[in-house]
Amino acid sequence: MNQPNHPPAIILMGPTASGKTELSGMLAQSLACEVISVDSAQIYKEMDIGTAKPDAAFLKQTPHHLIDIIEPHESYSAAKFRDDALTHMREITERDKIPLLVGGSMMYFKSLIEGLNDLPEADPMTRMLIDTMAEEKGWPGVHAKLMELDPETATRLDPNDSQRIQRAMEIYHLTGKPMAEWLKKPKYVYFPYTPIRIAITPGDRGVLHERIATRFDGMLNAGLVEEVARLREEYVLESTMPSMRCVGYRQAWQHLNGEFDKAALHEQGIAATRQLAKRQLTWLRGMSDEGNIADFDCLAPDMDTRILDYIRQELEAHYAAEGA
RNA sequence: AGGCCAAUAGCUCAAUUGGUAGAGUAUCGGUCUCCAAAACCGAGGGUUGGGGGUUCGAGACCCUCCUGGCCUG
Repeated sequence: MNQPNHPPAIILMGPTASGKTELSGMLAQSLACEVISVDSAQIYKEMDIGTAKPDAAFLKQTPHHLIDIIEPHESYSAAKFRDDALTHMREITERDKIPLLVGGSMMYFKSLIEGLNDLPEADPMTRMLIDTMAEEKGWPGVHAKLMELDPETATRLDPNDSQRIQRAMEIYHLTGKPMAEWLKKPKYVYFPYTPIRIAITPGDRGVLHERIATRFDGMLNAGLVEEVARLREEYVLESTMPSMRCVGYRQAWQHLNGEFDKAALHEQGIAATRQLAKRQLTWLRGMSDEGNIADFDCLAPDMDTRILDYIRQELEAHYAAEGA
């Protein structure tokens, strides 16, 4: 994976509100690269305010791939992201540019770099059947059923882990073989790039929390609730769709339904964002422990220049090794 | 000023006839193979507003003070 003959790719990861967008703009202007967004929310068209999507002017100056690629009623997946990202990376490299992958969807980064086993893709009909089963016997009941079909997977899952139980059931129904079997086959890893991995994390969590609060209030002022109201008119949406379960959108939805008053919307939206940041930081800590990631404090005033210097240095080393 | 009511975890509230305090949520930590801004798991946290009293024992009963709310002036 790190052979010098593989072209470089810059991997920039950070939690929400850490300043990734501004940084990516600066890097794109300073280096010969093109940005690929690694963000499971910014993929949706017309979901702009709550996803903190870069505005039109910014996108014109610094084009991003994989933003606005599907509509709010559609669904996406880690596997689709992996395919799409690899396609763009190849094209960018062919243009003699460096792919710059920026975002906070850590599962996407992981599946891109480490690959996924060959498993069937999500099937809406099958999921509907499993949902019906769950309504009848509850998820612990479905878990019990999975214990018969795929004991190995069931054992490692909590009886309430609806999503993973459903996935394991889905794989069994679709292929007649337990998920555990499939996972034993060698994983298809294809990532012909030399990754330069960078994490930006806050040295002080409290400061990030303040930023999150300020930013969420800004979203409310910018018309987040109105944006969601508009989406509900334009599309046939359900609160269970991935798009409407995004941070901020879920709470705005509940507010529109009268479940949250203004104060609750404010409070719940901020809390949900903080929880998101916490989970993202948990991912980054785990990835850091595996090594090979340069960590920078996103609160440091000179973060931008230090990261730019670091990347230039890494690129130089990369090309030097290639020439040798 | 007088009367009434409330006061318990950061927040909202529980706790049979007095038997030394629990839940939701938040916070923190973690898991993560096709929904991942998802889904799930775990942990810490309260000298029960202060002081005094009754009692073997008080969040609970009595006195007093503080604070907040309501009513009357």
